[in-house]
Amino acid sequence: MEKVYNPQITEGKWYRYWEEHGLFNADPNTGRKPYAIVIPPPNVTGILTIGHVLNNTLQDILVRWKRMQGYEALWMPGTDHAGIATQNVVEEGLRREGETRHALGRQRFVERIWQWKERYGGIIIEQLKMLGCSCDWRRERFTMDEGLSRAVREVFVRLYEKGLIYRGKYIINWCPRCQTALSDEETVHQEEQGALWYIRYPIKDDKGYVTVATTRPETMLGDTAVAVNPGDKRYSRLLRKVLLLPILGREIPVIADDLVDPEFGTGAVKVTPAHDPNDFEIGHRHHLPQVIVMNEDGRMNQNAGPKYEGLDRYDCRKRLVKDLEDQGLLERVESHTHSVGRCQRCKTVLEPYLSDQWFVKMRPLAQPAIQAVREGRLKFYPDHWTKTYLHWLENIRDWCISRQLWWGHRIPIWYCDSGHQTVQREEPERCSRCGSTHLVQDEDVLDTWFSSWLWPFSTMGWPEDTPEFRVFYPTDALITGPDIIFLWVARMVMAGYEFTGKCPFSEVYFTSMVRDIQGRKMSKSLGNSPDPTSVIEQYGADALRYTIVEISPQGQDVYYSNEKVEIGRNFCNKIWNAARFVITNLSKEGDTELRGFVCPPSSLTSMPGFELSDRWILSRLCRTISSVTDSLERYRFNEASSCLYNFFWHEYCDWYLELVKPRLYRSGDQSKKKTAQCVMATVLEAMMRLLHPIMPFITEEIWQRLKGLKIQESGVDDDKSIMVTTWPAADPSLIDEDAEIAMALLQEITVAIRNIRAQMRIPPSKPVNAILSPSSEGLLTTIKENHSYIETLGKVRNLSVDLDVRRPSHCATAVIRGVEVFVPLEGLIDLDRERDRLEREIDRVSAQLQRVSAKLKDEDFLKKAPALVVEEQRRKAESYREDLRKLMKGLEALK
RNA sequence: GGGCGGUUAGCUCAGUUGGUUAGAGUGCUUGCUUGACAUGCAAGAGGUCACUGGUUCAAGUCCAGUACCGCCCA
Repeated sequence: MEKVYNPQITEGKWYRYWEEHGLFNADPNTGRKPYAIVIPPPNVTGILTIGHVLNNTLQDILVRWKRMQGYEALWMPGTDHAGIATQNVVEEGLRREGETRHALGRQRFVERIWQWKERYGGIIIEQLKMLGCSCDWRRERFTMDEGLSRAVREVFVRLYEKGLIYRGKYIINWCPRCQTALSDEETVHQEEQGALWYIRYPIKDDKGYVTVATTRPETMLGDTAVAVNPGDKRYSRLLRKVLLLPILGREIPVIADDLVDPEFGTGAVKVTPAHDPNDFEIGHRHHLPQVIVMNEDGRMNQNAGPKYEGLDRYDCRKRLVKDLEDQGLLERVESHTHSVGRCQRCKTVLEPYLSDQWFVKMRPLAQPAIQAVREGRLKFYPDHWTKTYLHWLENIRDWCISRQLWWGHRIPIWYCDSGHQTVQREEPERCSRCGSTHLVQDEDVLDTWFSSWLWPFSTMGWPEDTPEFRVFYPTDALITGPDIIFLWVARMVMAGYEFTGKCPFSEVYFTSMVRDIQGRKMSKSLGNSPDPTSVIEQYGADALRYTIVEISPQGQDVYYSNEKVEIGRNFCNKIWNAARFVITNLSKEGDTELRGFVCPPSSLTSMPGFELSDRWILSRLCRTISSVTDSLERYRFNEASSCLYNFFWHEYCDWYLELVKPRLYRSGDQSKKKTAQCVMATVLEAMMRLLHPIMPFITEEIWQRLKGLKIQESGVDDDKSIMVTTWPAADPSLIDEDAEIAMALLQEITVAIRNIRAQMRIPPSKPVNAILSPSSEGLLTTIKENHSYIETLGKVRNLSVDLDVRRPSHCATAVIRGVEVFVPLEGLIDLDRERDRLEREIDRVSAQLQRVSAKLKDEDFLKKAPALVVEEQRRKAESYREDLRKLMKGLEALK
């Protein structure tokens, strides 16, 4: 085995092996209990980000863990057609060729996108494989697949027939660059520095004017009224007066509406029903005309007047403001911060825009989704997302599902010459109303999320009643980011209940948001998104997986940097070297008859020479198994990873493997040596299985090397791969409190001696002697039986132990749980240094004693605290006093 | 404006129902070619648990308020 772990020669090899042996495949016919996760389908245009790494590592951990627990585990993979994003990418390609999609035509453009998808759409899938994801790739789905498209049409028609889909002219978020409508959830609002323009509207047949304030002056060209609050006395005399719209000279009324905030601006607001959602409402109430002054590309149209027609909205703004100024109608301009909506995709400032769109009535769908969470059928981890989820559903608004794009599911509605609508699952031949054969399909496509909200069941074959759907649906867990709780999660729950009558999953784990080391979101424009594939090449997938899990606390953001992956790389190397130590030690025997080092843990206890350190490490292993299993059940992934890390590094490697060495190298007793070898191999093998979900590659590599050493456990385990072994079970009979207490004592004494060595500057090459004086028979026995542990790890040549030994002259002193530790230092001792050390120690213990004594002097404490707690404090005070007395004696002896 | 989260060692974070000496990783200092590992080993220094008040015998932990940071919604 190499001295340094090399992930590059390990990872690809085992991934191919797993795939070739079909180990990722899930079969609905095995009769085993199913466990299913559907992947949040990455955009087909996407490349792997560190956020994907976190998200997919967690899913892989769950699936590999459940698979080892004996479940028929399915991880359903696939990609999303990502309407706008994909169309943008291909359009950009066309632009570079000097082409446009319009010149190409719809059909050929869509063909181009499909070609692009075939060529580049699989990148992220290959990257997920590099990461080690154990998806059942035979089942890979795409939201535009035939099957999923059928599900989309089925759902559209059902909703339409139920009266939940309607078409209408409403104000929607319009992106002038993408030239499509967007849902509320696809817009990003942020506070931005803008301006407030105060514009004078002259009163007809009167001298004065009314001043209104606006953040978008160009929309005034579409004004059809000015509104004031009905209670606003300043304006009561103006009601029912007529104003003259500047520039255009249109006559518009002054109206009263409660929606107007008298505090904002001048208390009088311009009303533009075709370009503002609030104004749209006011316009409806007062039957105002709706004047659209802009085209779909953000340029002004003929309604804006000849002077501005054809100008871009912002050029128009500049010209208009200047014209108003020239006419003395611009009162003033204030700087003003306000919330600006931008396109989630291209960041263009959105225009609230009046247009014909398709909507889904969401209120009826929301009820079951609310109930599911309220009644505990659906749980969120961390729990605090429940409130956000419920608040959104309780105030849900209708969903604008039409998009003016070419890439996506075409709306399954056809119009005849008479304007009748035919809604069908398959393309109709004639109009359902008048029988006309001249039919034209609606030009729009559906919102991409209209296919992804069906993902948990459309991927299983729904609306067909397939074995996959029957066995694996509803799925178990969903792992996703909290940023798509509305866009995706809540909608999937609604769709699940509406179309299958079931909640599509029972638990949702929301991952941490990944930020850079300065706390900024990862973004393309900032250029702060690391490329995970180069990290994998540098450090290995296991290192990256371990690191991202370890640094992601539940419910909080995670601050990622490539350097942090050293945590995982170092851990891999530690695992590798521990295994190297164990394996090279066992294979020295070379003889097949000595095989069978890896045993069922309970069978080890009766082996010859089974001793304290063995009892201890098996006890600690059992606790680790319980704790890790428990953490995974509660989705506390980082808790599981650090528990494994601590046990493996700081108990197994730091103490156990060190304690085993004398038995391996110096014991004349072959049977004792064999026992030690069995325990260290058994613990290592169990650890590989526990670590496997997090670090699949290195654990497979080591496990394959160990498997030949293994005693078969009644054919339970498959020998093919660690993937199909069983998840370790904690055997409670191996929990050994006494061994843990005894080991803790021996460890503390060892540390005390090492401390003295370091403080006294005694080089490791120089052995020392030590004398221990325990305060009880029990402690005496423990130390006597295991004195070699202290000798080995503390580099002590001669250790003598006895009750009430006489303090040697010239020695350093420590007190551990009542055990006095003397290290004679002959002429070596630096008295000043030792005095310093003792004085610091005395200060520390006195401070503790003082705190405890203060409590014990407190009448209230003695009266009100539980007897157990009081007793505990008394005991503590006693032992501090005792320690202090001994330390003082040590100090005296130096004077 | 409403809601949610955060503030613990230089940095990044644990700290479960209030009760041992508030932990870890990393960084820092010191010493080590220790018969697996310098991607390592050993030892050490480093904390007014954001602030104010309250409940309690007892508060990092519970309650209220303040400040700052972040996210979501309107």
